[in-house]
Formats: sequence, C-alpha cells, structure tokens
Amino acid sequence: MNFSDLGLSASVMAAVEAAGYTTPTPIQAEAIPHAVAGRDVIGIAQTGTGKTAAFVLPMLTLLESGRARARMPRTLILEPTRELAAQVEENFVKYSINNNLNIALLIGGVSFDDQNRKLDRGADVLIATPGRLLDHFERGRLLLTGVEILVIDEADRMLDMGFIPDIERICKLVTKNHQTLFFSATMPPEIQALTENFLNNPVQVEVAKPATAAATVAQRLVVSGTEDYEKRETLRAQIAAAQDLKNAIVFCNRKRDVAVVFRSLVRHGFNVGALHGDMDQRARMATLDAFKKGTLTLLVASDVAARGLDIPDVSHVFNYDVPIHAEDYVHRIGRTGRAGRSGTAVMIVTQDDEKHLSAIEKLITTDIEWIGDPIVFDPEARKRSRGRKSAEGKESRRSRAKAEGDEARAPSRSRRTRQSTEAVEATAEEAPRQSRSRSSRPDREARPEREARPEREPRQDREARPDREPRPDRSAERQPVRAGERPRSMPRRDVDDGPAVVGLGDHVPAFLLRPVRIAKSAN
DNA sequence: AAAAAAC
Repeated sequence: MNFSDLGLSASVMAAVEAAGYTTPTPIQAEAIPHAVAGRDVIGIAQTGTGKTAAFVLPMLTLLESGRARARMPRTLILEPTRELAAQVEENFVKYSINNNLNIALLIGGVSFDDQNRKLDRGADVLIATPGRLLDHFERGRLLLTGVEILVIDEADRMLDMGFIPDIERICKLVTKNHQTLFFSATMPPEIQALTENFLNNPVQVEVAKPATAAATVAQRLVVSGTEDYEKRETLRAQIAAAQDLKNAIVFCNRKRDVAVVFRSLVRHGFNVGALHGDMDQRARMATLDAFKKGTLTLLVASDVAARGLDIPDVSHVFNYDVPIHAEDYVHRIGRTGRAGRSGTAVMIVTQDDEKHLSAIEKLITTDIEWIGDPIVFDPEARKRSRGRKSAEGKESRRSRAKAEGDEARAPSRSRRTRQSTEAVEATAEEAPRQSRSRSSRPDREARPEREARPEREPRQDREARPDREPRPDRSAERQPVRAGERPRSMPRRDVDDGPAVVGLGDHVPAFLLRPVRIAKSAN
C-alpha cells in the first residue's frame, strides 16, 4: 500500500513526499479513501497510530476547491487539550505547504486579538479546544454554519474531561450537511450515542491497538517511603542510576507535585522543565518546545503530557506517583519505547499504592519487576500514613478554597500571598538530612499552609531570575554557616510558631524572629 | 486520591 493509492491530491502528495513518507499506517490506509470520498468516518485508533495525518491529508485534499469567508471557517477540528490542538496545527502547516490556506488555532490561555484577526480573514482550517471555541462563538466572532468538515478527535478523552455537552452543542451549531470525521481510542456507550446522533451513515474503521508497550519498554518498580522528600530522594537516585538516559518525563499525579518536584530538581542542578495545565500557556509551549528540541533533558509533567503528545524518542519515563487510573499508566509509559526503540519506565511505589499498583499489574497482566527488594505492603503503615495525609488534604482543600475566594475579591492581596508562601516553601523545601534527624516535628502536622498555597506555575527560567530565588535565610545572619554545610538548606521549621501564617505582608511570623536552635545530632 | 478546559 502506498500513499499514492489513497486518492489524495497531487499537491498533498507532494507535501507527504517532501516530509519523507511513502507508506501509510493502517489507520491512514483505511480511513483516507473514505474521507476523501466525503463519507463520515468513525476511526477507532489509539494515539501514535498516525491518526492525525489520517484526517489532515484528506481534509487538505477536499479543501482545494473553494474559499473561506470571514468568520465562517470551512473546517473545524476539536481537540481535548491545547497541546494537542497546537500539534494538529503543526501538521496542517507541514502538509499544506503547496496549498494556500488560512489556518487558525483557537485555544485558551492566549490573547484573543490574534485569533480574532485570523477569524476575520476567513479560516480554511480552524483547530480548537471546546472552551475557547464556544467563547468566540458567544462573542459573535464566528459562525459555524459554513463548516464543511468537522473533526472530533480523542472523543473518549473528551468524555473523561466532561466535554461531551460542549461537543453536542458544537455539533448542533454546525450545518446539517457536513462531513464528520470522528476518532476515539475506545467506544464507551456515551461515545457510541454521540456518533449515532450526529454522524450520517458512517464507515467505521478500526486498527488494532499498537503492540502493548511491554514489548519495547523495560518496566521497573522501586520502593520509597511515603514522605514527599523521600520520594524526591528516590527519584533523584533513580535518575542518577539510569542507564543511557537521553531524556525523560517524570509524571506526577498532581499539579502541585509537578511544581514541587520541578523546583527540587532545579535545586539539585538538573536540566529540567515542568508542564501542567495551570501553567501560563506561553511557558507550556516553550517548555514543550525545549524538551522536543533536546534543550531540556527532564520534563516533570502532569497527565496533560500522558497522551497524544508527539514527543519522539524519550529514553525514560519516571512515575513519581502511581497513577490513580490504571490506563493512565499505559499511556504514561507509552511515551517511551516508541517506534520500536527501547525505553525504560521506572515507577516509585509507597505503602499508599497497593491498590493502584495491583490494578495496573492486573491491567497489563504482568508482575512488574522490582529494582532491589519488592515492597512489603503493611496495612498498619498504610493506615498511619493515610491518616496523616488525609488530614493534610482536608486542611489543604479548605485553605485553598479560602484562598480562591480571596482572590476573587482581592486579587492583589492574593498574589502577594502566593509569592511569599512560595518563598517560604522554596526555602524550607529541601532539607532531608536535618529534618530526618529531628525526632519530633510537630510543625509538620500543625502547619498545613504549605499545602494551602494556590497553584503557581513553575518557571524554567527560575535560575535566571534573582527575584525568584528563595527568600534570604535570615537565620543565617545569626548563625554562621560552617564550611561544608549547605547554606540555603534552612532546616524545616523546628519550632512551633503558632497558627499558620499564609501571607507575610505586614506580619512577620514569630519563627523568623526567634533564634535558631541547632540540632545536637548534626555531628 | 487527579487532570484536563473559558474569561
């Protein structure tokens, strides 16, 4: 089978050849002829199967006749995440070199001006995430009645993300006699219903799941204590011990942990970036770009990076957390060992993870091999750790809700709050040696405000910004730092300084004014 | 136990 057999136009074929492709993937071979013929298509395919080109190429072929009118896009592609949308845009740019098309990307987190200009000029191709698309629609910036081809990509993921009502609404806004190309990795009942309601006599094409990652990915588990600093230590040790590490993604379950782990790795001198959904969009794009280019070796990420992102050739995946949903594990480790290359996936496992780990091993029907001794799950230890963590969690949610409320009313104060708490956290963050030697640490349970800090986006240029360095450690002024000690490693606060202090605006918390006691155990 | 997505 060759691309030239699929009915693509000459100019699209030339672009495909220029990009160096000759043989279509199975999903491309099956879907493209139907799409070119104008049929509605349901494509059941995972990411990494060449699905994007399966709709981009026929669309470019079909777009060759006709012209876009202002504010009336001719085609609309819906994607669940901003990064995926941007990636699809890149594909359209790459394959449309011989076609003069206006391509517009409508995603959140960036200015409207540019997007408005492109809409006014008339978009042949409109790639969007649902929220921003509907935002433009409600502002009267665009009409969907001229859409000739509608693409719904990653439909099952849209379902997970609660986008289905938006998708239904958008489907209703598009004219009746358009062509729909619909892609999903799985077909749960809700997705099935969607296709029955909105597709017209579709052809269904399905490609086998790509061989399970297990084939090319060496999977390993490693035990760690449940404490965050212990997990970070384990992570660093695993990164250091990794063989042939070219580049790696470190996955965390929570955005907060992405930020913390990122800062920790920066402080330990790693070449690292961070990626999660609360980051500023420009930072997101810049980080992803730098990682793709190889300027960054490590990327700490939430599951925003788990699926679909086209990052070729990652040598290692580190799971800082055991994912809550077993399928996410498969997606995460699928970032490595691509295209037949070998890859390594190491997951940190603690007492808290028994249930989720067994769900993963059941899903992949493999007992993953341990590095060193396997964990021995101890219900008692788990109960202790869970009790503590859920107490922290509750506090955290309450304080965060409060902080968000404050922000709505008084943004400036809230901003100040964030900055100062970040400084405290950055200063106090890493001091494992000292803190572990302390026998009692009442401050940990009593001081949930470290958790309460609203999300801040990690910045990769942190080191270059002196104002973002940890706040100077005032204790150092009274307590000379001896040679060989880490100067910035202010011990975790070892005195009880009363109720949580969130902002440092006018109030200097007692712990900053108190003389520092030096732990006797430190040699 | 989370993440993702509009201001």
